[in-house]
Amino acid sequence: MVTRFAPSPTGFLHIGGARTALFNWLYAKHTGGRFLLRIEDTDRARSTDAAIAAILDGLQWLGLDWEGEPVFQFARAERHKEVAYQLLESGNAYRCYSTPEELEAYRAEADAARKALSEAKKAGASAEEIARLEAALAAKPRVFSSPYRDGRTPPAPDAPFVIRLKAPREGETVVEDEVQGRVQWANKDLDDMVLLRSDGTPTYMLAVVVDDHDMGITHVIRGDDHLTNAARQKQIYNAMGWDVPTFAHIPLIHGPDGAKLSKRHGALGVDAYRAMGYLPDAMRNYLARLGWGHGDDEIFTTAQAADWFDLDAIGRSPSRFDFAKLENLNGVYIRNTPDAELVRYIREVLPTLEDADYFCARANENTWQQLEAAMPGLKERAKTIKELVKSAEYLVATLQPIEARGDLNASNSTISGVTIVADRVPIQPDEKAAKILSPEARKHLAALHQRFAALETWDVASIEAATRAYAEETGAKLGNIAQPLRAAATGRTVSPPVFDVLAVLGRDEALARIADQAG
RNA sequence: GCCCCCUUCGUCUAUCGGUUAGGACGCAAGAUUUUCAAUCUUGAAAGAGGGGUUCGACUCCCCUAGGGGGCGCCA
Repeated sequence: MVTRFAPSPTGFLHIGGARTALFNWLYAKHTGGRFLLRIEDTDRARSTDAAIAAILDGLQWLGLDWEGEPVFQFARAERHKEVAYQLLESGNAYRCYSTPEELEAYRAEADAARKALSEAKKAGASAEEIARLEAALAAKPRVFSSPYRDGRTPPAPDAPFVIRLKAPREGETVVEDEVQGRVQWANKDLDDMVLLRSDGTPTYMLAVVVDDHDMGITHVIRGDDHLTNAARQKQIYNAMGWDVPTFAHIPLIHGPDGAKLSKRHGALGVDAYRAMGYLPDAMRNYLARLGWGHGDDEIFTTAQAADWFDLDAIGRSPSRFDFAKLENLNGVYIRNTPDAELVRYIREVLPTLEDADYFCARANENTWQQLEAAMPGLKERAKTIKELVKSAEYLVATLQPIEARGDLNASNSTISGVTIVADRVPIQPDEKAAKILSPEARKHLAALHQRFAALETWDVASIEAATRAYAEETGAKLGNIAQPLRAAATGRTVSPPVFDVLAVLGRDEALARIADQAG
C-alpha cells in the first residue's frame, strides 16, 4: 500500500489538509505501507517557497513523517508532456485549436440559452416557443464539445493548440470509492479535459494521474472536493491502460457554524494551533476523531489509531470543527504528559507561542527547573500550553525582562549564556489580588513571615503545617490566610495550591515576596 | 442551471432490521476544596419532513427540504 499527501503550496497547511495527511499517514501505518509527499507546485504564479516550508514544518510538528524526498510536481513537467503526446499518438487525445476567447464565448452562449429558457417559462411563453428554446439549449450543452475532436482542420498550420483527452461520449464512468461507495457519472456530462496547455505545460488533471501512477500510489485519500476529479482522472488512467488506484474521498471539515471553514474559525495554519498551545499528540487524536471513529474510543495513542484505522469506518458527512472539544482533549494530554517532557516542549515552542512574551523575556536557567517543579500544579489547570505558561508567570514575576537587564551593571551574572539579574522587582498585584491584600491580611503576612523564617525545612508539608497552626491559633479561617499568601506570592487570586507555589519559589524568594506585601 | 455527495442529542460520534437509541465534549445541579482547576455523582439533550418495503425500521428504497462539493488552458 502506498499513500500520499499532495498539497499545493499556495498557502499554509490548514486543518483540513492536516487531517487528510493524517488519514493517509494512518492508513500507510495500518497497512505497513508507505506514505509519500508530493508538492503540487505547477501553478508557478501562486506557489511560494514560504508555503512549502510552512507545509513541511506543519507536517513535522504533527509528527507525520513521509518517506524519502518530497516529489516536486513542476520538475516532472517533461514526463507529463510525454504522456500527453503518447495519448495523442494512441488516438486517445487530440489537438484542440479553440482559443480561450472562443471557449468563453461558447460558455456565454450556453448560459444565455439557459437563461432565455428559464425566463420564457417564467413569463408563460407558448409551448412552441419553449420547445424551440429547449432545442436551442440542447444544441449548446454546458459541457464544451470541441469541433476539433473529430479532425476539423486547424485554422492555420502553426496555430496554437491544447491537447485534450478524447473522453468517451457514451456510457458511464464509475468510481468505486471506499468512502462514498459506488458513484457514477454519465459521460455526456464530462467534457474533454485539457491535458496540455497551449504553452506546453501540463494541467493538474494530467500531472496528478501521471505522478500517482509513477509513484506507485495505490490509495488516493483526499478531500471530497476531488470526487468529480476522480471520474475525470479515471478516464486518463483508462486511456493509458494504467491500473486505477483505490479512491477514498473524505468529507470536508466545516466551521462551527456549518459553513465552509473560514479564517475566523478553523481555517488556520497548523502553526496557529501550535501558537495557541495545542500539543501535536492532542491535535492528532482530535483530527482522527473528526470523520473517523472506532466504537466509543475517544482518547487513544497514535499506535492504537494506526492499528484501528480503516477506510470503511470513515463517515460520509462533513463534520464541524469544535474548539471546546479540542481544548478538553488537549487538557487531558497535558495532564498525561510527564513534567520534564512538557518543559522540554515549552522551551522548544516558547518563541512561537502566543502571549508568552512576558515569560519568555524573563526566563532563565533557574526558571526551567522551577517550572518543572511547579508543573504538577500547573498542568492540572491548563487546557493549552499558552494557558500553562500564562499561569507560570508568577515564577518570573520579580525578574527584570531581558531588554531591561542591559541597563543594569555589575550585579548581573551569567549562567549558560543567560544574564541573571540580581535586582528583584516587587510584584505588582493585579486588581483582585490587591483587594485581598487588606491591612488585616498584611498583618497576617507579617506574622507568617516570622514563622516561615523560623522553619527548619522548606517544603510543602512544613509550610502548610506552619500555616494551619497559625490559622488555628488566631482562629482565622484557612481561606482568609491562604488567599493573602497567594496574592503576595503570585500577585493574583488564582494559582496552583499556594503551599506548592511557596515551596517551588524557594525559601529566599518566597520570604522576599511575603515581605514585599507584609504590613 | 446541470452533475455528484451528505442529513442520529448544540458538537464529534456508536448502532451495520428487533437497544429503555450508547459514549465523549459542552451545558445544568451536587460532592470535594486554601483560589482556580482537576476528580466523582446526577440530570437535560437526537434519528430533517413525507411516503413506501417489512411481523418489525435510525438502519433498505423513493420524494421533498436543508447543507456541501464540482462544472477552467487553477490546484
